[in-house]
Amino acid sequence: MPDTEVVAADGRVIGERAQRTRRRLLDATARLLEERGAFGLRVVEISRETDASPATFYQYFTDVEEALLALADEATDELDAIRALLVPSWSGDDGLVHARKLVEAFVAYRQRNRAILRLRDLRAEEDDGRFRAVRQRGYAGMMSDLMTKVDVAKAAGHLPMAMNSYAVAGAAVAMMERLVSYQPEFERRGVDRESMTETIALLLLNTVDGTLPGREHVARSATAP
Amino acid sequence: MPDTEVVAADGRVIGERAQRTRRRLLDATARLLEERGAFGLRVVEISRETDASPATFYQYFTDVEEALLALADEATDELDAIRALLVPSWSGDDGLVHARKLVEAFVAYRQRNRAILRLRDLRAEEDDGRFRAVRQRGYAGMMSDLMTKVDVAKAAGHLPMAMNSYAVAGAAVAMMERLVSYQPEFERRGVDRESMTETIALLLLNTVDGTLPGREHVARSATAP
DNA sequence: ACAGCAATCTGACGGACCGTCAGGTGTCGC
DNA sequence: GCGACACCTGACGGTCCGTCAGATTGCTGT
Repeated sequence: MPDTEVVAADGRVIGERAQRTRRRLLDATARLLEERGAFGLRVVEISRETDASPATFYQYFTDVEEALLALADEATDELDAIRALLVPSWSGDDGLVHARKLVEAFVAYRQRNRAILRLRDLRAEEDDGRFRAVRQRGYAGMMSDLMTKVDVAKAAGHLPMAMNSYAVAGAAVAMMERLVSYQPEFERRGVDRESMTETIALLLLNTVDGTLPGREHVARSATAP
Repeated sequence: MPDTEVVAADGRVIGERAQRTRRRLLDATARLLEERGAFGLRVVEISRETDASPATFYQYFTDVEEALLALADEATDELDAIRALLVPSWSGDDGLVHARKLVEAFVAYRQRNRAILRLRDLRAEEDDGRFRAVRQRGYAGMMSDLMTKVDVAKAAGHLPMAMNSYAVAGAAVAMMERLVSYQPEFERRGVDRESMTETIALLLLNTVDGTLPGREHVARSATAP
């Protein structure tokens, strides 16, 4: 994002002092979202936290949604670094090494931005076009890279042609996403972080590349009806 | 659930007329949740929709949360029927048939209850103990059945011993859950429902049972470091 | 140093919703 | 047709929302 000009709620381009204020408001919003949860977020409190009047908040955002949207957008930018991990091919011997790295990076990203991403996903699923667009922008790149891998695996006969590559890529992302949500539950059950990461990396490889290191035997392949 | 006695907000057991009112309030809550989204839910509106005073609402629920919790709980009860689909073994030739049935049933369930389940999951992830408990109750059975299948597959050498069964079961559920979320996006891309279901069924089988029907060749198995 | 001016901020207010309480209405047994 | 209990509601104080007219800040040129 080549620094787009920052604008106020009325569309006017804003100066340096105003940008700092806007920044403080966004930071406070993020902090309070994490602290109080999506339903406990109050613009009076955001203002108080920022030593500003509620009216100031509305100078930069038409409502809380818009501030949240801006935060979601910022979180989305971080994904480029993760996408880079998808560049190397996974079909070699060190496929698992690559998969593991991706899982670790993705989980860390998701963890770091959990509050805003949870909210973004809820709103996107409630069919709010703006949040859906942000999510879309974030995942489009990763999905397309994953699909390429799936297509390669299909061509190599590691995955059935009947599979829809987009659906497989979606499933791969889903596994990683949910790992983060379930993590507290896992930990409560005494499953350690590393073991989970390793398992998801194996599944990811199995899902996207169709290969699965470490089996005792190779499964007999059956035929679909 | 052997019909537990229905109680008002103050804990008093309530009669038949009151139960009908409570029911109407819950139905209106569910309808408005679907219609207006989680953040647009207002108890004034629930009351209006039910031809009741807001005060009546508070006779049965201490706040909206509690009504939502009751709805989440009801949705959870439906899962028993789905769990039944996990009884047959998937390791035979018709494993895919079973997997497909599960995916279809689960997706339909999730679709039917999308609004309340989305909310439940958000609140559970925000670490609200009550919602977490409801989600837990719903998934515990299915997770445990899936884990059993995974353990069988591990013993048969279809899946690596290094995998954590609980994490695999979680990933399986995640794939199915997310299929529902991504569905509109899939459809926008022209992927049809059936193809998605089939793909997820195949992935599910590959994930939980370690077998994958319809590959041209079987993957060479490598060894984990 | 300081007037003039645009950018930025705010106090104060009408309106919506929340959650409570005292008291009103329905309904059942007799 | 009347008590008694179950159920319901009008009305109110309190909090937050979102807006507007006017105050404050700090830059610009002289």
